Amino acid sequence: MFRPERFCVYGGAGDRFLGWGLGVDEQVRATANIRRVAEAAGVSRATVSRVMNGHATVAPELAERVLTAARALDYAPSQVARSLALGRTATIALIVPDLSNPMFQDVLRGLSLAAGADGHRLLIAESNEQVEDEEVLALEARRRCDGVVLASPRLPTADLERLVPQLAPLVLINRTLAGVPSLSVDYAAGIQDLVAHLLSLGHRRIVYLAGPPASTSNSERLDALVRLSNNAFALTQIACGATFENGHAVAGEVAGSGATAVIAYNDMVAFGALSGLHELGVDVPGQISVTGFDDIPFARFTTPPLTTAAVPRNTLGKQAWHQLHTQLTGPTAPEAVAFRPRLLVRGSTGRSTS
Amino acid sequence: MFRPERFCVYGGAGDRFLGWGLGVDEQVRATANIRRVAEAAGVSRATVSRVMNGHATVAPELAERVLTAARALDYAPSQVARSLALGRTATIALIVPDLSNPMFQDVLRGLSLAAGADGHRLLIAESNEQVEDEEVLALEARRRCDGVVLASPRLPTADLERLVPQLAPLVLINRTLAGVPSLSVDYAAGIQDLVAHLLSLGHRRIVYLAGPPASTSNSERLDALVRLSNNAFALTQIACGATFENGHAVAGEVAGSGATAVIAYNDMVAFGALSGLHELGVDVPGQISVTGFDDIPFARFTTPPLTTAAVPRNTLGKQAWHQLHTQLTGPTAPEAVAFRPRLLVRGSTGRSTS
DNA sequence: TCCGAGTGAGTAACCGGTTTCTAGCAGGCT
DNA sequence: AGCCTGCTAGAAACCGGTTACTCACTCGGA
Repeated sequence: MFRPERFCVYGGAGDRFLGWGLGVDEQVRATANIRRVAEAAGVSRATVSRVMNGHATVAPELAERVLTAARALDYAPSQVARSLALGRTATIALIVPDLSNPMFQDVLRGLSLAAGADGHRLLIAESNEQVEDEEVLALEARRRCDGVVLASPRLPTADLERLVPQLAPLVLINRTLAGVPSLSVDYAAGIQDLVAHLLSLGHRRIVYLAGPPASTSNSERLDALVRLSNNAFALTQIACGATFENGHAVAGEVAGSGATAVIAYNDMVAFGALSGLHELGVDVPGQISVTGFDDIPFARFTTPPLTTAAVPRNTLGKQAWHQLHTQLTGPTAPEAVAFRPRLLVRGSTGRSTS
Repeated sequence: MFRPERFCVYGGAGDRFLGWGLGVDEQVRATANIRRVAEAAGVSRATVSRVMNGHATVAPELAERVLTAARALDYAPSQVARSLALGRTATIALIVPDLSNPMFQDVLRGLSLAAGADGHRLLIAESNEQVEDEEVLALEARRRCDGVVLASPRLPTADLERLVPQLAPLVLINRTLAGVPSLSVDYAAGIQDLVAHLLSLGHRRIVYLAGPPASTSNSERLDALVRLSNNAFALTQIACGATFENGHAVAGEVAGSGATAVIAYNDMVAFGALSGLHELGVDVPGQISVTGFDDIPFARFTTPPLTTAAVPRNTLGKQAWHQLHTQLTGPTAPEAVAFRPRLLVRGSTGRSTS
């Protein structure tokens, strides 16, 4: 434990935190504001503001005096006050149900990078899967921001529609609504590519390892499969889940199903299934082919490497900023963009032998 | 592409975005402020403020009138204006070099959850490994926040020290500085546990797969190994890196080194080494033992499952909020907390046979 | 020399809240 | 009746910036 060489200093209106310090001189420094700088430089606050914002209408000699005073006082304009006066915060919010989901981590990263490059800050709000909190969370966040990127798969459409005018400018992730810009992953197209790949390898009996029943991304995948199965192949389904353990647990059932190919809800499940099948002595892809979905970083490293549909997650975040940015800049026609996953054929799929 | 049923509406001072709408009535709604509510309810702005903040000194009948007016106008107080008036934003910033690092993802998640539970928002700033930008980024962020959690392994100590008073309240991650609260992972202790485990299994020739030379977490691990090796075991070192591929590439060198145990810089490297050794027909742990570091989610699922030192990453974020929160609440003595990783013995280590 | 245009900097009105101070009024006590 | 107390709600002063407006001054041209 450290001895407190410094201590926290509170004071002024509202008893706000002024910093750690050793005396009053540091207090003065911590509270430097535009008025103090103006006094120190012997000019008006307007002039200080103009200098700080680089307006060229200030005489060089005056500007120099202001900058000197600002440096001496360690002055930096309050972003909060600026935001209030300007009516914009140069901040956007990302609202996600769950930060541990790699999908949202990548959206976050792409968004952070793209928005940061354009000088915007990113506020992040996690609803922790509590749908009932999502609405108030989003409104809360919006009130300190210029716009919102919302990933809210479970919020009822009626609630969302009511929310839209209060959240705009708004970009939706993985969900569409008339009149609102959105970015989605076309899971159906990804499934279609996987199925086409398996059919081309001669597979006619496919088993789907279903994800969480409540999740829309599961039902989208399942719906696509059901639509495609029409006479082209036999489709069976095993209730599974979203984790390695879920996939591992159903390996026996998969082996006994008579299917020659497995489409797993996602890569984790596929990975679990691979592991389970390996333990049962079932050869992949010799006896059975396995596909995942998502292309998580580890999909390349399973044995055998996993054939999967790669979701362009970074692109999603980057595009989200792009759409939001154009909205912030001027009126635009809302656009719904869908990204087609990319089929990655690796070692876990092979020609059907039965 | 959607037809633009709605369009963007701009107007008012500063030409700020007012929302998508169909007409002027929506504009009024979007710009509802405390004055409008006060007028609608026939009271002063002060009274509206008191009602919105739940101050009990307003007559129930008046409060009801205010709330009705607020609802009718879809009024919600501007958080920016509140922040300015109150001198606090109920927001904290997390500054990290790289969001794709799982370590920081988990810190982010823990911090987001803990701060959110206490009604605080989280602003996230990523320096993208540009040390020179980090300082201005941090100051920028701090100006719209009440406090900062800073993970900045590469920023020179002198710069950091100069920054501290301007960033306070501040919590440092994985780095200590006299007088500043900090949270670190005790990598040396983790290495010590791994070494003790390997020694107890009879290993006396250990090879270290080194991480990126510039990284402090690599040098901390290496230093600890060198300190411990003193006569107790023979230590060799192979320059490697931080990725699966790096580990995979040095498998041959490992096999030829004569060492009976491998301590990899991290789990990814260990995983790559496992994969490479498997391809070379080297049995793990029969012929050689392998350990990782971090306990990434996949460490449980490698073949064999990876013995590693688990870094308590979620705890780090949660504790960071705890330390920041106490600083925001009142003066505190800064404290430097170190977390000892937890040794997880799995299948990749076994008794030395040579 | 006089006038108009152009320019630089200050004044003051915002942005949208919070809060201190105070006035007004009701009620209780002597 | 008169005075003191307590409570409610409004007036006004903040928080820390930005900017429209204005005014004084300079310079160029007639």
